Amino acid sequence: MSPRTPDPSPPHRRVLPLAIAGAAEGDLAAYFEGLANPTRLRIVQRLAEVKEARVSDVALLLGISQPRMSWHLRLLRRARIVTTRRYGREVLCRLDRDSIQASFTRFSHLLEEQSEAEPD
Amino acid sequence: MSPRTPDPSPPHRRVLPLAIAGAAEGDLAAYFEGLANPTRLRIVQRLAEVKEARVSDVALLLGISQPRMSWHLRLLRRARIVTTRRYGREVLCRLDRDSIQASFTRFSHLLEEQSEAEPD
DNA sequence: AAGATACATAACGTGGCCTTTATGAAAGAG
DNA sequence: CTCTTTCATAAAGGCCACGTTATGTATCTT
Repeated sequence: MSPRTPDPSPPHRRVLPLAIAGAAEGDLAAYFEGLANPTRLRIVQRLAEVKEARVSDVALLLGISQPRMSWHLRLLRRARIVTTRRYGREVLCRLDRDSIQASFTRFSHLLEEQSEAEPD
Repeated sequence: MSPRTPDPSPPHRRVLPLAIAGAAEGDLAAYFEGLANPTRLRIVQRLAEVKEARVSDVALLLGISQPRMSWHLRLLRRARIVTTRRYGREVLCRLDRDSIQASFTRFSHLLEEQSEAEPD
C-alpha cells in the first residue's frame, strides 16, 4: 500500500507562522524522544543495515528481551521512525526514512527561523 | 580562555568501525535527549531566532521559571546543543551549530551504514 | 561593605521511562 | 481443536527527568 505521504515539503519561502511552529515542537519532541535512547538507536542502526527485519531477529541480535523490543518498537512507531507490517505470524519492521527526513527538515527549518521584527 | 576543541572531525573515508559506532550511540542518545523535550525545543527555537540571548530573557519570554531554565540549560550543554558564556553577571547562551551539525552528520552516517556481508 | 541582580544548586514531590516476569492475542502446524 | 510460534500487553519495581520553592554564589551598584 503506502499511500505516499501527501506533501513532504510544501513550497514556502518565508518562515512558518508561530502557531504551526508551536505544533511542530510537540511532533519534534516525540520524534527526538524516539531517538533519545541507546537501545532504540541500536535498533535504528540495525534497521539501517538491513532493509527489513523480523522483530525477534533484531531482539536476538541486540541481546534484548522480546517485551523490551516490543516496548521500544512502540515508541519508535509513536515517533514515526519505524513502521511495521504483519507477515503471517511475524512482524517485519523497517525504517520510515521519509518520516525521518521530514522530521529533520522540520527541525532544520526551526533552526533557520529568524525573528523578522522583535520590538521588545 | 576556551581552549578550542581539538579535532571536530578526523578525516575518514569509510564507515566507522563498530566499536566507535557503538560509542557514537551514547553520544547521539545524549544529543537527542537534549532535543526530546518541548521546553528545550522552544529554547532552541528562541536561540535560533536571536544569535545570543540572556538566560533570564529566554526564561521570561517562554514563561518558564528561572531554575527550570537553568535545569534545561544544563541538559542542553550536556548534549552540546547550547554553549554559554559569562558576560558580567549575566550568562549569554547560543546554539552550538557546529556541534548540532556534527551530531546530525553522525546520525546520518548511522542511517547510511550498510552491512557489507550478511551471511544470514 | 551592604544591597540588588542574574544564575546556579539543593531539596523535594510527581510523573513517566525503562526493564523484567507473567499473561494474552494472533497465526500457522499437526 | 490442540499445540507451538511470534508478538503485544499488563503488572510491578527502579530510576531519572521535570517541576516548584528555597537557598547559595558571583557580579555589579551605591
